[in-house]
Parts: sequence; structure tokens; C-alpha cells
Amino acid sequence: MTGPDFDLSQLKLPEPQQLEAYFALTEAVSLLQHQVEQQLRAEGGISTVQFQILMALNGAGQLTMTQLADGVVYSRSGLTYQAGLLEKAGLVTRGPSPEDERATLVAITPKGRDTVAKVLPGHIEVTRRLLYEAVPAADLRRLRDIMSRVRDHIREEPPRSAAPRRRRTS
Amino acid sequence: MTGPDFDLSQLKLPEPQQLEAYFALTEAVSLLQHQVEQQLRAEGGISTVQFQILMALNGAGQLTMTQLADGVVYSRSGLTYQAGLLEKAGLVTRGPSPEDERATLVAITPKGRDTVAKVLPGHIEVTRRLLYEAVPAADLRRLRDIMSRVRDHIREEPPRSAAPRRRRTS
DNA sequence: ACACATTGCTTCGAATTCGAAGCAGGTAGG
DNA sequence: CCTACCTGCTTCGAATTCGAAGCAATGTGT
Repeated sequence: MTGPDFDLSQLKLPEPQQLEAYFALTEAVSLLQHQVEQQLRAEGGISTVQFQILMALNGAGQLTMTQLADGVVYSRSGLTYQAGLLEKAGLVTRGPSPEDERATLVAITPKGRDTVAKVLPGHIEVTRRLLYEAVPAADLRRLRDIMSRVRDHIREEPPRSAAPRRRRTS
Repeated sequence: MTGPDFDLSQLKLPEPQQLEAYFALTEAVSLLQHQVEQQLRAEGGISTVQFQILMALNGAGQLTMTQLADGVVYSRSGLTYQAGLLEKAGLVTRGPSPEDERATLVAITPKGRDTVAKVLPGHIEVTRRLLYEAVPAADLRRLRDIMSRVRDHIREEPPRSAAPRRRRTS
């Protein structure tokens, strides 16, 4: 074991409130996601990921697999699997892109839009009950601003361990 | 299909900012979790769930499986699996409770504490870079307060579909 | 003490997840 | 055009996840 042998309780953290914020954040979101999962499954027979995919497509009409995977924060292979399920269920279609023969364009079907329309009210109701109800409107706006900033900040980050995509130095 | 046939774009949401807050929240947390996962795996060979379990035990010393599962927001069976892995790795021990013969007490080992001590600095560093860096201290405090409130609010909720645990009406 | 619901945990099977490897289309330099 | 690399997606295998069912210990009412 190469680890230090001091007791954790002696670890003086710069800002203990920081970890608290992080833990409260992840715990609350876990609880929230869990309830949302139940509602989506019960009312629409879809999972959270599938709902996210459908919501993304509902706004954009059609997207490539890569765009979708990036949008919903999902592995490529996982998305292939989910897109397969959605296609089998008739909620999306997959076809080649006219521009790039490699790309797969995923498009939402009318049935897919129906599903979104069917589950969205319940989805909003659940989030209202669990999230909005606990947070005054002013704080909700702050929350949105803060988390939007965090999201953008993380998206900007270069993937730490992936070599900075520099062109070959010629 | 029983779904309404109107276009989603016509759906007048009470507060469009609400969904935005929810989506920004889940997206940011997904991105954050993803990076944290990499760091924990790389530096300590443990997953996020395992880290959460160790952190809970690091504070409490020992907990029952149920207490752990509730604390970490995880299925019972999933926790059994993870506790098995952690025990095999020598980071925790499992034993019967003196008070309740059914209960399994999970306790953290010195090696488990070493692991926490080993990964925690890196964990803090990642969250600092991705979360704290993007959020001024004042907002971070607000974020903590808001999400703590949300967490408590959800925990209070009766599990919607589970019958209100009323005693048999005699 | 005796039934019977409840609680705490594990086992089981099916579904989902990810990364690594593979395949085909696209692109750049000579 | 040829070689080499890059990109977009899928396939594959291994690990993880959950809920349902099962098992043992507790609690409750009579």
C-alpha cells in the first residue's frame, strides 16, 4: 500500500462546503432520476435515456449518432443499442446520411412524437413535485444559471487524458 | 396510440425555465460523474458507487446494508454485489449484527481508509476543476443549500406507488 | 405459544452498460 | 492513384444493474 496513513478526519480541506455541495448535488439528482425513471417506464414504457434521445430528436428532427451520443452523454456503443430498441419500437428511424456515407441519421417518427407528448406532462408533474416544489422560482432560476454554466464549463474542458488534438507537426 | 396528436411545440408549459433547470442539472451532473468515474478508476481502482460506499463508511465506521443502500441511492441487490467486490478487495468486512441476527454490518478496513485517503485529493481536484472553478463561492453555497433542500424534500416524499404504510385497519 | 405479516439480505435471470476491436467511408500528402 | 491516417458506427465480451423471488430472523396480535 502506497497510501498515506493519516486519518481522514485530520485532512483539512480548503473548503468543506465544496464537497457538501457536490454530494448534495449528486444525491439529489440520483433520487430525482430514480423517480423520473419510474414515471417514464410506467406511462410511456421508455427509459430515461430513451426519453432524452427522443427529446433531443423532438427538437432537432434528426441527428447523427455522434451528435446524439454527445448530447445525452452516453457511450457510442450504448447509443447504438438504445437506437436499435427505439427503432424496433417504431419511435425512430435510422438511415444513411446523404452527405457522409458513414454517418447514420436518426430521425424521430410521428409515433415517437406521440410518445413524447404522452409522457411529457407526467414528467413535468414529477419534476414539479420533487424539484420545483422544493425550490422557489428565484432559486430555480439561479439553479438553472449555475448548472448551465457548469455544463458549458465542463464541455469546454479538453478531455484530460486524451492528447490535445493537435495536427501532426509537419 | 392514445396519445394526443398535437405538435409538441404547441404545448404551452407553465414555466419553460423549469424544464431548462432540470435538463441543465442532469446534463451537468452526467458530465461531472463521467469525469469523476475516470479519476477514481485511474487513481484508486474503484467505481463511483464504491467510492460513495467507502465515504459513507469512512464517516460512520460501520453500517447495515439497508442503511448503506438508502444512503447511496442504490438497489439492495446491487449493493450486495458491490459489497462483495469491496470485501474481496479487502476494503470492507461483512459480519452479522449483534442486535439483529438478520442484519449484515459492513465495516471499513484500514486498507479501505487508505484507499479513501489515496483517491480523495484527486477527487477534490477534479471537482474543483470542473465544478468549483465554474461557480463563485457565493453561488456554490446557494447551490449546496438548494440541493440539500431538494434532497430532503424528495426523501420525505412517500414512495408514490407504494401503499401508504398504514397499519391494517382493525 | 402460534400463526402471519414484516424486515434484511442474497440469489437469480434478464437487460443494460462500457471500452476495445473491427469495418467501411472519407481525407490529406505525395 | 496510393498510402496512411482519421472518423462514424457497430459488434463483441465482460461487468454492472435492477426487480422478483427466496430465505431466515423479528415483530404483532391473540
